[in-house]
Amino acid sequence: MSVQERKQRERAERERLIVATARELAEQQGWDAVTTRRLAERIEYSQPVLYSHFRGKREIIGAVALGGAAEMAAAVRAAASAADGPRARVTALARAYLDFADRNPAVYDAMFQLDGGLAFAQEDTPEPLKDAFAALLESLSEVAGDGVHPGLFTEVFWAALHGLATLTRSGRLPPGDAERRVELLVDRLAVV
Amino acid sequence: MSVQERKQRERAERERLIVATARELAEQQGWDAVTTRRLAERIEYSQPVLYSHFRGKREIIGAVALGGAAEMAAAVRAAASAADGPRARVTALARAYLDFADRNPAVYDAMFQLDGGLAFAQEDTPEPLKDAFAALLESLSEVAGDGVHPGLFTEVFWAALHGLATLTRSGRLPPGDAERRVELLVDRLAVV
DNA sequence: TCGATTGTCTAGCGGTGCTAGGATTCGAAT
DNA sequence: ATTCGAATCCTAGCACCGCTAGACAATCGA
Repeated sequence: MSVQERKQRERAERERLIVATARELAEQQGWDAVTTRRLAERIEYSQPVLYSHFRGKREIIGAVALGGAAEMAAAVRAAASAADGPRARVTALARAYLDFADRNPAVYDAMFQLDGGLAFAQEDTPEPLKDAFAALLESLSEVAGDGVHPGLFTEVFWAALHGLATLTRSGRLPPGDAERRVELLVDRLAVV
Repeated sequence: MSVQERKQRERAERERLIVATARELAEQQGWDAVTTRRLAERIEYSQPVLYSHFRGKREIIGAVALGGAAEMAAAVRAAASAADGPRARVTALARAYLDFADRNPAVYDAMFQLDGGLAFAQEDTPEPLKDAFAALLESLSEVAGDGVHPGLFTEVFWAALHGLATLTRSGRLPPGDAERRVELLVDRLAVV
């Protein structure tokens, strides 16, 4: 059985390689540059190999998104746990979120802009996505305010962050006042 | 000269037809279905004709976006002017914005999700875009609060609306509680 | 050693945005 | 009325896309 196990390991390793390469290529040249041909060339296999791991390009995007969600959850939790007090935690969380989006635009797109074929806000939502939301919820429920459902508050806060992240990156908001916008957002939304 | 004038009129009319057809097709079947071939077929001309009006598909998206911006500005102003008091105006504005995004998803995408080659938040930003932002600013500056720059406040409020609009439509936020989210957002952001 | 299974590749399908270059139409000047 | 020149439009094609059928080679179990 050891031979089969080795093959399985190698297969899993190759799958990781595909996802990592897709992510790398997307961050370097944008998702438009991530074509099945280029991706196949980079991993030094032919195109059909991609389809033996994923149903199509969409699923590859989805795989990148899941990895990114785990990473973002960790980043948000790390930032929050390093801050003292609910208010400081929320500010740190907001900065960490926007920082992640800024540093990993392609991954962020895979998670929240592109179609990766993933289910959101449902029972069959993949665990990393649920957990990323949970990471936001943990710090945000502290400042939701009395009588306000923490989940609902988190959704609104998240939506605001998402709007800031996407509009800023696409040049639709001037890049300069990012920090002031974060402060205003936290000031108003968070109930001390 | 009348012949030339007629030709110019016909050309302008055909350009409107292209933009209207692109918008229609995008709303019916999504922007992916708006290919130069299909678009050319619908307007009953060959593909190269499109390129005598626009540099490429991107510019067509941009043209749709400009028309949409004018429409959205009007919708927002109409809703705001029908409400009494600053607080009610902002609620009406938020509902009108989200309603527009919901009813015209393809146009909304052309404006805020896709690349239409338009300049945002700069001097050379097209007038309809500036005016759409101005329409938000008019009602929102009433509730920005003392010492808060109205433009900055509008940016934050707009970003929140944009996040709600896009995350809801892509299924990343549960569709049910949309109204409650709007109320929470207005409650917290607007200074009565 | 042989047959079957697994793995991988070449080649190709129908589609995309975009364009070169030829054909046609049509106004204007003789 | 005829001819010339310019403007207009279309056919055909380029390089690329996501995806897949089917041929081929390598590997495994008997």
